[in-house]
Amino acid sequence: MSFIVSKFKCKGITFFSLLHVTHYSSRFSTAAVASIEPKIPPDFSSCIVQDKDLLLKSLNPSGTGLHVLDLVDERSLEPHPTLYHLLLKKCTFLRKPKLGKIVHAHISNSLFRGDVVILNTLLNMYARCGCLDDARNLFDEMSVKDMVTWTTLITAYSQHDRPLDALLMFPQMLSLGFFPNEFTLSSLLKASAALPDTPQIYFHGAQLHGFSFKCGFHSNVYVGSSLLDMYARCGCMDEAHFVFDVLPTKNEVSWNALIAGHARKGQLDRALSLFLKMLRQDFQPTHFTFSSIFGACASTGSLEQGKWVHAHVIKSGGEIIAFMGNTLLHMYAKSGSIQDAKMIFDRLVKRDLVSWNSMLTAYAQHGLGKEAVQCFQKMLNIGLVPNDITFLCLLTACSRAGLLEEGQYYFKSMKRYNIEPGISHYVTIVDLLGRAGLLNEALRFINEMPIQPTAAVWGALLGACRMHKNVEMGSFAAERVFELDPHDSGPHVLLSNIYASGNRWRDAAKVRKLMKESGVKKEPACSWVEIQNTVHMFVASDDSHPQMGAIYKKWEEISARIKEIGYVPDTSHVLFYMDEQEREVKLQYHSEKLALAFALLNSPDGSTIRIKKNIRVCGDCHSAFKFVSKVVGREIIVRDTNRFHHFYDGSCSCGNFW
DNA sequence: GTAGGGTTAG
Repeated sequence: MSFIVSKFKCKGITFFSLLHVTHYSSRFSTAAVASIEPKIPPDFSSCIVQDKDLLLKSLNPSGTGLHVLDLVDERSLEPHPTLYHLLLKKCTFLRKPKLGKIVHAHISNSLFRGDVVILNTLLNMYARCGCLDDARNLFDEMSVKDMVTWTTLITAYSQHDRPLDALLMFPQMLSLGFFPNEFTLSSLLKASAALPDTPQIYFHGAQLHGFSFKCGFHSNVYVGSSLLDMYARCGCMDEAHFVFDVLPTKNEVSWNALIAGHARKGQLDRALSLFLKMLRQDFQPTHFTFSSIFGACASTGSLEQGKWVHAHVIKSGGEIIAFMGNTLLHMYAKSGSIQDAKMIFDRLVKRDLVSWNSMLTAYAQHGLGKEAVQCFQKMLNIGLVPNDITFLCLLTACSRAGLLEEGQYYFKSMKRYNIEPGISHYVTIVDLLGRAGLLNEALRFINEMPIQPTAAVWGALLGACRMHKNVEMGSFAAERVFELDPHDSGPHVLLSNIYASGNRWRDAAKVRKLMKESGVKKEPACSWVEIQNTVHMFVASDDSHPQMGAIYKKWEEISARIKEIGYVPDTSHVLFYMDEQEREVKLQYHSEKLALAFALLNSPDGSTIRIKKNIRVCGDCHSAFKFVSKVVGREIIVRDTNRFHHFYDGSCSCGNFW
């Protein structure tokens, strides 16, 4: 009997051959194979190699090697199971489940139709190719299963965003007498960590922790890393550290999971100190490590720290691949350096859709609508297909830059790409129309929407009413927001501002009363500025800073200078009723003004001042900052929750759209 | 034959 593919060992090395003839094992050679089966073409006979891929390649240099099955059928040969394994591996690697189905059909007609190891490999092929229905059907059909069968399907669900399906299999497998191993537990833990909310993660995760501990799996590096990741995703960093500390063997994945946990919580300092500790213990940071840290720098707007970590990437000589590069680009954009973001984009080794979307977002955040439109066109020209996020970024960019016609055009063009606009797209269009002052059109647009408008949709209209001082429509929009989301402080403040700007103080007081009654608390506004690696934070009317006397004095001096060139305080931005003079005093001590005065006192002349704020910059501060940039001849960059404002020589990059 | 960590919007 000849086998078409086989595996054999010679002098301790594993070889793969087309033929295996038992009595020839001691004098095996290429020539010998050919002489036993002379009808086999010469390129087949020379296929004694160490590398499985090379073997399949030589069977069919340009394809998968699948045609060897035709040969098997033609000659009525009995394939060795290694052939099936190799072919299935190849289909998995190439992500070609259709070819895998051909192998499946062949297996079903062979002696191995009930072989659990081969069927597990087949199951894994379907799972890795994302054919979960095929995998499930095969699983259900398998009369003999083992623990690997169960683990393979659990992993399939866990890796394809079906955590509940994965977790549900665990009690079933136990009740049928299959005992899990470390592979099963790490997949189950990954599934629990992907559940939609923290209590659910903790509920399932902690039980799996107990199970792992009882079986001694918790000291396995895979199980340990999944465990600490699970705790980190619940925000339980103490538990995550505990799991990490007791893990006997750590690797870069365990480190990365811990660093990512802190990074997600915005704890940049802790993420960075772990990064340094990791380096000191001779673990090599990976793209995962850098990606997490850049993400944390982006969310905290920490440009200096981000640059420092970027220098590490450069020093380590690694290429800037898309995954890490996208986060790096995002970090530069969100920390206020659009030039650096563009530079990273240009230098990316391979750009994917996320890279383009991130660049569009960068332009949107900086109010560069025309650049975003050009970027989108370039993306289409190279043949990339946009997705829903692409349009969201593009529409946001149009809205922020006041590109009304372009925004409407691109919104309509979404259907051409088979993308159904989601609620976020509708919000952006309401924003676009509203900012442009087309309040009636915005309202009509909302009424004609095919999906139910949410609080965000009405909130966008409310914001536009604030901008264009439309009290009636503003209060109508606010009512709708309060019905849908009664606990958000933002709309309450907006409505109160709308009333205040129309001098309707009684109505403003009513809003305040409503806030009090429904327990809605306004987030305290704060601004922060970094001077010489120290972050200084300010809240309105703050007097806790040691330099406060000098700061107040500085602002009074600046305030007098900007009034000389035309600044008029806009007191409608004060929430409460008080007389005009009191309101002006209140305005003077908004946190961003204190931060600016502090920065002017403590940074070199001519240097750029970067201020961050936890809520949107107030209209009066926005106006004042324009004048300040002219008077002191410096660039001031303010990052608020929405976007960046680059103040320079008396104007702002946002063109008063924000 | 089966396993863990990272990206864009809001």
